[in-house]
Amino acid sequence: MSSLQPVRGTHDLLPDESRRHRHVEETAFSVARRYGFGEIVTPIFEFTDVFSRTLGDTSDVVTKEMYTFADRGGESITLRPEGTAGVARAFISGGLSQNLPLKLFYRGPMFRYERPQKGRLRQFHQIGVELLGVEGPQADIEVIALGYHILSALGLKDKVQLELNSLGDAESRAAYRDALVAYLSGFKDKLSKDSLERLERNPLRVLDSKDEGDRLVVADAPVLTDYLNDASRAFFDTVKTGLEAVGVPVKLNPRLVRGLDYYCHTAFEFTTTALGAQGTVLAGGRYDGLIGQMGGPATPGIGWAAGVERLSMLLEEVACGDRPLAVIPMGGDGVEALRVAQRLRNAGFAVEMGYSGNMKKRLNRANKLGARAAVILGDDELARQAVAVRDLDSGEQEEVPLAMLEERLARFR
RNA sequence: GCGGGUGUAGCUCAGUUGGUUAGAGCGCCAGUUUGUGGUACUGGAUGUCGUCGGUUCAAUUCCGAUCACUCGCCCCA
Repeated sequence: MSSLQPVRGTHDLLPDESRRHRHVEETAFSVARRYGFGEIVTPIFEFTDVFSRTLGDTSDVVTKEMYTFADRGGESITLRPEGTAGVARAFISGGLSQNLPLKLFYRGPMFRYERPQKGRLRQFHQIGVELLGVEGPQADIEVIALGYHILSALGLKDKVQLELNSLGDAESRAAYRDALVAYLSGFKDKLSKDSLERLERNPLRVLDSKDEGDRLVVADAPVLTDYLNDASRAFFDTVKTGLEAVGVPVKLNPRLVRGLDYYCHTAFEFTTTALGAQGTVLAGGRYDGLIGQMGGPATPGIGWAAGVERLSMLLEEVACGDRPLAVIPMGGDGVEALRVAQRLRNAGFAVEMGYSGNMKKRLNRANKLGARAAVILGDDELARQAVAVRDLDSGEQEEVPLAMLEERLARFR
């Protein structure tokens, strides 16, 4: 490798891959618009506090994965590791509480100092949505349905599975946490080293441990949904029946938890088995306490984020859009070819030029570019105020008067 | 952060039990066809064998370190 390699965990999106990313983002946004979402663009960096105060101090994202630095004014700045905190900050600083409910879509790069793996980069891209200001479970249903709709529009419906759980409200979760800790403490000799640590810092995380021994212990552990109080249970029931009503297949997973501290009630993940260890493709939940905790007016919220790289890897071939026309000048100084190319571009065609070489090379290039037809400007034809138009799929060629160019080429659009 | 695997041409990979000119397929370039592509045939170019260091008469090959990728853990989308 040369020393001109990109920084570890980053890479260039060449046109091919870039097109796939764009397809994911644009499909997502066009579906989101149908649900009433508008796009918000927040800065890529924020004051470090924005993340450290909201994501929770038990999360690795905050404790060891942030790109944090002091800027020239001595402020502690962090490259955003996720999107929700920045949107919440914008909500507060922009006084958006006047406009509730608010539906926001975002996309863009995120940064985490992690060990790179397939589908896990240090600079990666997410799309996400946040629905702010709706207390009822209709919001949860609509937001999850939107996620499912986007995955369907991307052709991934059969490759993913929605897993759903409820973390309940603060009271329910505290009751459950106590019961879980009490239960797990009886098995300290059987738990893995990782899980013993989780038992101290973030006991719910023991539930989704991959360790065999942990799983045996967890199999008989108390179940979160048994500890929901009446209000939390009713909320969860509505979410379930609502998802059924809008046709989103659900698999309940009582061991599904969330990594970041601000979540409550609904937690969900669309997962796939096609990406190895990075199986989560779109995930989120409800975060009623977040905005109040950040110093804004108490405002409920729910949202999700999805990894664009992961979605892109699941996609089949993405068609590359309109096939161009190739304008091929033969002889002369090529000015006439530029004139023709410009006319066709003004008429809405994508036009490629055959820059150099003989006819064979130029046609070859046209072919590689996937051109639909070639417009050949030969001296003979030009003398008759005409060009040769070759259909590159059928091989048929005809002479077309210059005056009728746009009209006769319309069928290649 | 922890443990395993890999690194040879633009791409996918073979190979060298340490020895002089390092290979294939695909791609690329050229020709067969000087105004006609895709197919076919013929020919051609291309490598600091990831990097640095060690052992050796000799290292792409063995050893060490390092960087990157990759698989699992951790974490998470």
